[in-house]
Amino acid sequence: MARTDERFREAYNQLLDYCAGRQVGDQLPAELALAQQLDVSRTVVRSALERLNAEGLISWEGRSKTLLRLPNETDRLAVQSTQPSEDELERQFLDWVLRFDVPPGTALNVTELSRKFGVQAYGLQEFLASLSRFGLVRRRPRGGWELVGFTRDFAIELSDFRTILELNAVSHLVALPPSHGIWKQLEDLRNDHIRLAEDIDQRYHDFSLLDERFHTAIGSVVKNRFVAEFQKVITLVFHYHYQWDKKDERERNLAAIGEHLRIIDALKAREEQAALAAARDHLKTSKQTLLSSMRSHALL
Amino acid sequence: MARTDERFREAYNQLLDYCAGRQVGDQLPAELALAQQLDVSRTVVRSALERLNAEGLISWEGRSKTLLRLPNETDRLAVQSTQPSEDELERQFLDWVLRFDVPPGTALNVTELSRKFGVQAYGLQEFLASLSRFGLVRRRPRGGWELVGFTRDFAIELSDFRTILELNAVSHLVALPPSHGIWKQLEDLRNDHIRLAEDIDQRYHDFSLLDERFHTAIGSVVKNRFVAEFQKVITLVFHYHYQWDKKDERERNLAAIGEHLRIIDALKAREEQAALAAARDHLKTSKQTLLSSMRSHALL
DNA sequence: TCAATTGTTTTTTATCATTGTCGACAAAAC
DNA sequence: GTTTTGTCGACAATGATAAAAAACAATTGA
Repeated sequence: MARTDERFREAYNQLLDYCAGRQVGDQLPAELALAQQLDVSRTVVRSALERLNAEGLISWEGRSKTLLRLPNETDRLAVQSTQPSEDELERQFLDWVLRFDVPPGTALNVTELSRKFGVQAYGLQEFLASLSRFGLVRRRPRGGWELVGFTRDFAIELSDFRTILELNAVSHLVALPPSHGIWKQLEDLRNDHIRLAEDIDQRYHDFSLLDERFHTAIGSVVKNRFVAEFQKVITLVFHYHYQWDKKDERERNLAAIGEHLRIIDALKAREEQAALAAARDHLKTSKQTLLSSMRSHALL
Repeated sequence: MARTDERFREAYNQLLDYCAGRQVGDQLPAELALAQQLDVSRTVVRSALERLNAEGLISWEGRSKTLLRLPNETDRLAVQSTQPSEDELERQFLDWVLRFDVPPGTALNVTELSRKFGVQAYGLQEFLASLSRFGLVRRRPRGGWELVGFTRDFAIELSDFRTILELNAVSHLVALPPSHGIWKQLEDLRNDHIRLAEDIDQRYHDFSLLDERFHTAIGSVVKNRFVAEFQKVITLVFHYHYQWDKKDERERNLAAIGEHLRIIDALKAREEQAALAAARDHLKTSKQTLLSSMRSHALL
């Protein structure tokens, strides 16, 4: 067969709704008007009208489209669920790779993955192609795909790249006027960090989420599509690894809270060099954490 | 139909070459050995052997594969030209967009483009999907692709991103030991710049290429897959725009040579802050040039 | 007997014909 | 003359299908 008639089905159902609000004997609007209203082409509208005519809901001849009877529930067509979005697919895929520690070099089975993630094979191909730009995945010489994955080199380069982006964000941030919303955010983050530090024995797990909020807030001041695209991936990778590396979690998180506070204070004091130094130190720690979490995983 | 039998045809021809080096009556190696030698699966080898058998070149029964006669030119199978590589496609596509000033928002016709670039529609889809990560292209709500293209915002954000990457590269560079190959490259570049400046009236066109060499050399010291991926696109965009903006070309290029020399000298003196400042200035000029070249194009 | 090789089947991928959808133009109706 | 409808060509998403790879079973020869 060919492409799905989902578009037709949805348009048809919407037409039913429209008819339900009219009275028997009423005339329906012109094809073009209906098409614009339903946000589909005239071709689809005409198919739907034909169906309505065949079902005896309307009598359609030339320009006269007379409503013969009101629609009921049984007239509706079933529409299959829509596909997950691109972002949803990305989240699912990275989640799968990181959660199951899929080893580098694994052959990716398009058919199997598309089933797992509930998308068309076609859409998955497209997604893999887009991921290949990040070097996370690559085409095999003789067809098919292969996970390059989180090798040590990948982690190092990702960390370095993250550092480049974040130091740039810090430089931007200190130059922002006091009226900018970021200062309020930083104040809130500062308080949340302090509160978490006080209750670290009970809530040290909560740091992962706070860490994500912190870095996202800093990154948000740079309005750049390229930066934003990368930050999505970087955030996910670091977030997951933070969650899984259970070794010394409490101490590690407490130390990181201190590092965050040092950055925040330097930022609030508008001391660029101090903030950069603090951020550099923190990112260095973060890189080490990522690398050591990979090592411990590799031993399992 | 299904996938092409190009793989089979190439394997078959290679087998002919192999046979040409034997003598009539010789035995051919095992299927697996041949498969490894030809870098294909056993399935393909078996198909090729079957064909050789049918053509009377060998007699094949079980493990005995006896060469009956030497192959001649008419035995060879025709193979259609191979597809352009991913990089080649990228170059062609950006070339097309920039050269013809394809306006932002243009609908991209997969069929037409695949004809134009001599690739399968399938491969083009994949390529467009990968480009979508750079925000250069995006999926239309109801199917199909659309060129987001070189809007003013895109150019600004690309320039900013380039600045981030290049300043980082400069910082890296000054820390490199004297034994690193980059210093020789910089010396050569310096000489080429001076020579071009002396002969600027005759050869001001040559600057575009020199500019590309200069920035590529600086970027090359950062070994990072993410940086490298972006630099490919950035280089192309700036290179093309340099070539086309003919307004004040001679003066602009002469000024840029001066800026380059300032950067090189600061680098060679290992003065990080001076080099960063010089690079910042140059990238600022470069950004303005890109923006103004877009403006003048828009008026055509 | 067992390792190497071949025969067979299963799985997966790349391509193409098919069909749904769109947009445009011409014809008809008001 | 404007609006509306009929018709047609073009393109994109899909499933069917052939090619290729991989896995498995059977066979051969030392």
